[in-house]
Amino acid sequence: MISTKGRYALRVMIDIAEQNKNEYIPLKDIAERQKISKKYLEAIVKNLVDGGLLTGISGKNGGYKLTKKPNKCSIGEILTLTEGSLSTVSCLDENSTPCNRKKTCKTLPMWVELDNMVKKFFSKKHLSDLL
Amino acid sequence: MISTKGRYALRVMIDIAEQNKNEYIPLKDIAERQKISKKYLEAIVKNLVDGGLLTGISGKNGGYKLTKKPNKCSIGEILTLTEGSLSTVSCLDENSTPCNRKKTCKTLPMWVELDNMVKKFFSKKHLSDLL
DNA sequence: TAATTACCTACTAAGTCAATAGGTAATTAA
DNA sequence: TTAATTACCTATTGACTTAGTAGGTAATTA
Repeated sequence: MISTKGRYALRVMIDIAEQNKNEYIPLKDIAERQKISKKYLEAIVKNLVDGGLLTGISGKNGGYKLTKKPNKCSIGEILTLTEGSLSTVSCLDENSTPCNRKKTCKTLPMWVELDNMVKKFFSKKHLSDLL
Repeated sequence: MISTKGRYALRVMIDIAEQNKNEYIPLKDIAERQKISKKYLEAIVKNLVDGGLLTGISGKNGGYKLTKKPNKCSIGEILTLTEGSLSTVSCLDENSTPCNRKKTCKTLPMWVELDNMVKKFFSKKHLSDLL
């Protein structure tokens, strides 16, 4: 299940892309337009900055800007940064402890198949597809 | 993300199917074979009984039995009963409060597409595919 | 009657989610 | 130089979920 964090992240990215200006967009404006707590968005936007999808500058006329064209920015990138992982089961999550049933697990092939399908879905979809 | 509850449910269903007998299989044996706490399995199996995928009888020679042939039992049914829902975003979950952004939401079509893809995946996969 | 099994209700410790609170640092305009 | 504006930082919180555990009762069979 995709959490609000990931869903809000998409809305922020769409909002910035829609302004369609070569200016930095202040988070305050985004929060007001999207009706999302600015404070909460700060934490989300940090992930996107750290992940290199946004750049931010402080001060008057500051704000955030996309680092890529929307057609080069995949939804998978955005969601992976904010959700932490897109794995559908913890067994396939890189951050989790390896499963010792791996070799004999009857369900693993299905999870791999599902995981690949979902990851492919998100890597083929781009920000530009949502505008 | 599919939780242990759903993953354990699949293992229980597979375990019973694998015994391939027309007998009732005691949960004690399943728990031992699968190395899962019997107490925890009780709660999971209850969902499967309530959902009509298993029948249970008490007493000596009691246990649980599948109500359908494994090729008639979809993975989607099993997971829906144990996970509560297979929706990928809360907006599409029947149990959640309806989203008031529905009409203008730029991301909703993508979530619908994903949801349909995942649900189709699980409805086409059957217990027999995992044996 | 004893053993076995399902079935039931309640509880809990740890973790996650969706924020909120209260700042500091950088940049710009007056 | 000062005030305003903006990003950026750390810590905390209440509600909820997850993955169990505890301690029974009811049904069935030998």
